[in-house]
Amino acid sequence: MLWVIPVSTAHLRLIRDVAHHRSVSKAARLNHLSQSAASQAIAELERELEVSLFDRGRRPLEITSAGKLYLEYCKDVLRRDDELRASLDVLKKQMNGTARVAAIYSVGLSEMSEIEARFAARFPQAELQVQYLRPERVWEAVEMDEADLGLMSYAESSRELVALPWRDEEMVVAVAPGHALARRGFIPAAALQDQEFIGFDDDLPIQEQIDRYLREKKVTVQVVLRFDNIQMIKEAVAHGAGISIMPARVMREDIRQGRLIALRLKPAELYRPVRIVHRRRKIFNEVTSGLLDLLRQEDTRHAA
Amino acid sequence: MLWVIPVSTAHLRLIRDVAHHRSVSKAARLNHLSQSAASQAIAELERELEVSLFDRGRRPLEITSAGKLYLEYCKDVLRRDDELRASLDVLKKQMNGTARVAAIYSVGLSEMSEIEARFAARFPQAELQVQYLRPERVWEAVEMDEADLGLMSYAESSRELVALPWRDEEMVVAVAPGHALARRGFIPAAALQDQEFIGFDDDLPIQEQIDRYLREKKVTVQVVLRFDNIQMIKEAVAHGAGISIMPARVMREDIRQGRLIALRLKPAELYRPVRIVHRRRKIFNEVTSGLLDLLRQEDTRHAA
DNA sequence: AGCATATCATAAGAAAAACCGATATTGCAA
DNA sequence: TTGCAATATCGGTTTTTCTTATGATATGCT
Repeated sequence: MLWVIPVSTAHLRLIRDVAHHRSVSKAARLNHLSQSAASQAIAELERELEVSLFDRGRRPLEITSAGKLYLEYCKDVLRRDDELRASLDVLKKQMNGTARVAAIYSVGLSEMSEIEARFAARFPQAELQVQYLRPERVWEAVEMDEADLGLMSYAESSRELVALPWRDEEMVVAVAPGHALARRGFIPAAALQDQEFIGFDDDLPIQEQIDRYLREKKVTVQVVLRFDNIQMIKEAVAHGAGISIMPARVMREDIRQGRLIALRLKPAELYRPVRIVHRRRKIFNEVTSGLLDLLRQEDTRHAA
Repeated sequence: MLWVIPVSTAHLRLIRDVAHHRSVSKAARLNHLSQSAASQAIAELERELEVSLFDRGRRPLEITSAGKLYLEYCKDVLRRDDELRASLDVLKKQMNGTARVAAIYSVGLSEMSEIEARFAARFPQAELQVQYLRPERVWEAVEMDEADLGLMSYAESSRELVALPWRDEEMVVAVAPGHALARRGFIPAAALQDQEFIGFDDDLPIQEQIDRYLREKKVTVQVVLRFDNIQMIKEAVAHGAGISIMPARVMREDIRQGRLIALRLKPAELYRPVRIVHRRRKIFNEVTSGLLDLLRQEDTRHAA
């Protein structure tokens, strides 16, 4: 049993044209149909609606009052259809031509602009959308499909997301220019013994890693302050509140400007893993998979 | 080559339900379809639109941003569809249950209320819409299908309209109660010789008929005033401006109230033909053809 | 009025599509 | 990993839609 009338936009266009040109055959031609098919379609529609839309008993045919109502319906739906197609086109263009990346702050603007430059060279037409977020928001953004790729440290694959290796950033000791250790380029872990130390919040993976390292080296430090982000730690170190350990990369600008000094740990064994994160089984568009290639080929493990 | 996607409201309902329940199989059940058919329909739609509406690669499935756009489209169109159906239902009820009549003023309210009473007795559920118009507007209303039946005098069939006989109303001489002729019940045409006469406009059929009659009887009258409608003529006669000739029927109330007196012409040969007019090949609803029967069976030719 | 012409309706068969049942594949959770 | 439930796919059938050919009808012209 058929409950709904299978009226398609093709039908709507046909009816609209019939009403406009007051002719079935002309409307049929305009819609690439035989006159017969058009006639049948209209008759069928009228049968199903149980009203006559046109008075075909005179020529040129006349539209009935029911036909007028239906005509308005046709126009409204076709207008809405055009709207839909327009917005889908916009969306498609975006979806095919842009890659959306969410990155933690400490990946850094300067890092990103390098990547953006190479991306732009490879995909001149494409757009790269980057948003900087707190780590948990990066994860969320990828999970919610608000971003195609996420760049974040200490990420682990989960049921929802895959974490691919990207960089292992060497961690160094950050000191203020006036600090006692400031003149030495390399130091052993032991040199940190009893230093006033500015750490990350206890529950952050980076702090867990630092704690594990110091424990292994049997070094204890005096934690004087804790923050949940690198920016604050850098500021505190620069103000001489103590020393810290952080990825060398995030200090580059501060070193150049003389605000901070980096001391490399003698056997270099401490690295912050930064990973590329994406949804499992996600089908990337061309641009995004291109970007992914780009990122993975510069996979500079154990790089400064 | 297929240019338009044959999407029906059935499809729209399906998509809407899939989005709402986040399940193809549930939506399929709700729409009395097999899971297979639903799956194919969605896949086909996505193929044609060149976007994916749902991410079926996870469970429960997720709606994409294109899917959200499409969902809004579905809801809008389905809402518009409901609207259409509602207004068509109202229209159908009206069309099946009402007869629309356009009548000239001089058919008279009292005449019409008689007819209405008999109509109401025969079709208790039905509605009778009567509008009183000037003669040319009655013709127009029927021609434009604004009225199903027209009641007007001196109508002739044309290419567009058919005129059926209805009544031949006896024409009488109208005089004011104080007039010299007022005491006589019957008069010959000759009695009108040189009387001050109030006529219709020259180009009206009724006046042509009166002129022809007087010419035949070799009677001349002094036309002192002309109007294009009976109401004004009655008023002028009542005020003693002169006598006139008009259908007896339209004077009934004025006679009862003593405003006018009717003198029958001795050989009664002057009749105003009132006709029922309708569009050629018009298909009447039950109520209207019932009304037509009613009118034609009381076809009182040569009646007062 | 009757004929000519353009238009619409109808019939029958062909083409296209939508649909179903069965089965393979896949995502997810235990 | 295995099992379960949901989705995709395949092959074949049914239903719908379309086309061509032909019949009916309205209108205009002679």
